Order: sequence, then structure tokens, then C-alpha cells
Amino acid sequence: MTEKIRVLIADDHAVVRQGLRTFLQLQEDIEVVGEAADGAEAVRLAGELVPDVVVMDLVMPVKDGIEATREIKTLSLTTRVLVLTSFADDDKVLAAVKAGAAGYLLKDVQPAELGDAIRTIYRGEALLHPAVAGKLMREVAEGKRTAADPSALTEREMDVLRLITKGMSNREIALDLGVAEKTVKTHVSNILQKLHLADRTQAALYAVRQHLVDLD
Amino acid sequence: MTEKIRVLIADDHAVVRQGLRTFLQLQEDIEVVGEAADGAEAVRLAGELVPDVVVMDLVMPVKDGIEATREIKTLSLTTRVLVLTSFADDDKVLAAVKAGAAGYLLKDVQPAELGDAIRTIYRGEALLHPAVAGKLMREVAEGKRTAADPSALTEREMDVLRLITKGMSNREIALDLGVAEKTVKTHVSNILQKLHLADRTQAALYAVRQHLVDLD
DNA sequence: GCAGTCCTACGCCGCTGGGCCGATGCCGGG
DNA sequence: CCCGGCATCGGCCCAGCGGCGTAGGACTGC
Repeated sequence: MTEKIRVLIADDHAVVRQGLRTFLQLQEDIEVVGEAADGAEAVRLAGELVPDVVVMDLVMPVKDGIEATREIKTLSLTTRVLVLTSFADDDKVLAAVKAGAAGYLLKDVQPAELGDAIRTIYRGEALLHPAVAGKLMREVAEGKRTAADPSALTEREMDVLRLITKGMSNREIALDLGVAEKTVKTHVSNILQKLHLADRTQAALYAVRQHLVDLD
Repeated sequence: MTEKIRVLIADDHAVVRQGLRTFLQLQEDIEVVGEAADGAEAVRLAGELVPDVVVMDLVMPVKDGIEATREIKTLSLTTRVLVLTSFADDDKVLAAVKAGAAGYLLKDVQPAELGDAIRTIYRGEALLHPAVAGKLMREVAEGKRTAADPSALTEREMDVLRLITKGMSNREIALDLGVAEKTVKTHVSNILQKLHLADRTQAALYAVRQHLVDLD
């Protein structure tokens, strides 16, 4: 080999970053050129360092992995993003692929596989975790009739959704946001329509499962 | 030092295990004696290996970290459990401490701190992540007036709660269970009263956060 | 300037959700 | 044998929820 594969690690957990760095450094053809603790930092460092591969967690503060991936792909088309996360949600996979991720692995992969995955991605091949590949196929085959897309929510709607996941009523949300209860109801209706859900309980569960909100 | 601190790692993500092991091995006074990928395996290995410290994730398949901690403490009182997880839920911290955990760290700790934490735990001192220490204090100071106890729910009530977390309405739940809608409403009322909650949305969120149900 | 989007807000209305009181049958413990 | 918990339902009530239609003001892009 002539040049090492330059890798940027983006994960909000220092322990995970440390583990990935330590392990990847053991690979002779891989060089870790940087670490980012949130999505915004990942985008910034990707612009500076122009790595070959970004190993990206999806759940991160400031800016999530999906958005970070999207922005990185606008900065450099040659930089490939390998999503490494804990969740196999259909929508997350689809969103990640749409955003331009070249690979999607679950954190239960054997560390040895990770090295192979990075090399695969580097060669320009796509790569999907077996457990999510099937889901994606079905998704595409079904023509995405369940095209619920959280990114379609406006900021205000996200505010309302977050408060719904706190178990608050429309009135409480209205007080909290300083608007009329009717306004909140309008937002809630729009949320339910956009996500194809029946009521606020389903919305709360959807938000939690899709990790659109924190579990605190 | 005379003897190395014998550590058992319990986490369902191979990447995290690998990272922790690699890092901890670099500490001269620490020896990783085993890895477990789920709660049940953690309990079994803790019984076999009798480690000094178990680094335990809370979210694991088969048996969660709380239950595993409880069982390990019944096996060996000298084995100390250090909970290392992503969540700072008040209830989780409290539950972990009640189960016998000697320490509670969030995964955002610096790796270097982790070594110190293990040594602290080993010396028999308690250790709480700053972000959760305050919460726990408040919890205790308030005399746990929110003494909501999920174990107080009857089997049937758990059935109903599970279906609520599927986003089902009372009518749908009634059809599913083959009972009258009124019966379901009675169960729901009892659930809300026992858990000190206001409505089904809060109940659904409570169940998910307490991991009384799966996040499938 | 004008179309499009978003946030704001109103009224009307039907259905759901949950509280309160009461009732029945079953079953296990004292 | 009786008491208490549990599961099952009934009626009654009404506040909250969510759909539908409408609409003005702010801001953006063309």
C-alpha cells in the first residue's frame, strides 16, 4: 500500500472514540487523523482535514449524524461516511443513506469487521449491516408508502413534539411556549398528519423510538 | 501494588467492549478478566471469575444491567459494580444504586477518568457522575415522594400498559384482549393512579423509559 | 410584486379519555 | 367462612383532543 486511509472519528462518547482510535491505530493501513465529539465539530474537521472516511455516530449533540453527513458530502464528495450506531430503525437507515452515507453498521459488529468495512467504503463500495440491509430493501420495494419523514417537521413543530414527549398537555405546552392553546393544537395536528400518526401518544412514542428527542 | 484489579466488562456492543478492554489493559494495575455481552452472561461470569469490579452497561439484552447488578451482589458482596451508561435518568440512577451499584458514570467521561473511577470503586468508595449526583441528592432529599412503583402493577395492567406503548386506543386494546372497552378504561385508570401519572401518553413514556417494555 | 411557507389564531364539533360510583364473580389467605 | 384483591362490566359526566375550515402577518425566493 502507498498511503494510509485517513479516518475521522465522530462520536459524542469519549470512551467510544478512545476505543475506536486505539483499535484502528493497530491497523497498518489506517490512520486516525482526528476526533469530533459532536456533529458540528465533525463537519468542521472534515472540511479541514479532508479525511478519506468518517466513522460517524448518529446520536450526537449540537448537530446529529444525519445532518453532519449531509453537510460533509456537500464539502467533499470524495469523503465517505460510515455510519456506526446502535439503532436499526428503518427511517434512520433510509435517512442516513439519503444524506449520503456510504455504509451503515451497527455497533454490535466485531471490531475486526470494522477495519474491513472501512477498507470497503474506501474502495468506493457501499456497505450495509446485514440486519438493516433487508429492511432497506423492503422499504424501497414497498415504495416507501410509509414515507414518514421527521425532517419534514418545522422547528416549531419539533418544539411541540419535544414537549409532548415530556408528557405535557396542549395547555401546558401553550403556557410553556407562550402561545395560545389553539396554536399548539394546530401544530399537533400538523405533526400527526406529517408523521401519519393517530394521536399524541403515538407521536411521543415515535419521537422516542426515532431518537428525535433525548430520553432525559 | 501487589495485585492487579480484576475487571469484568459487560456491554452488549462489541465495539465498546473492545475499546474498554484495549484501554484498560494499558493501565498497569488493571487486568480485564472477562467480557459479557448481556446481563445473564455478566451474572454467570461474575460468579465464575469473581472479579473485583464489573463495568456494567445498563441497556443489555436478555437481562438488563440493573437486574444483573442485583444478582451479582447476591453472589459476591465484595464484587463492586460500576455502571457505565449513556443515560442520566433519575430513576435509572436510583434503581442502579438500590440494586447495589457502587458507581454510576456516564459514557461521556474521559477515558483517563475511567481508570481512576475503577480504582476509587475498588477502594470501596462510592462514586457518582457529577451530572447525576445532584439529581440523586434531590431525589433522596425529597423523600422519594414520587414513589411510583411499577411492580405494583398487576399482570393485566401490564398487558394494557404494553399495548398503550404500541400506540393503541382503548377500543383497540379491548378488541385485542377480548374484553369490553370499559374494562380497559378501568385498567388504564388504575395504572395512572398507581404510577401517579396524568394520562396514557405519560404512561407510555414512563413505560419506555423504565424499560418495562421493549423498544421494538 | 407574488407565490410559498411558517407561525399565529379563531370557531365548530364529534369522539376519546379518564374520573367517580357501583356491581358481579373468582380465588387465596387468615 | 369471610375478607380482600383482581378482573370484569355498567352508567354518567365532561374536559381534553384532534379534524376541518379559515385567515392574517412575516419572511423568503423568484
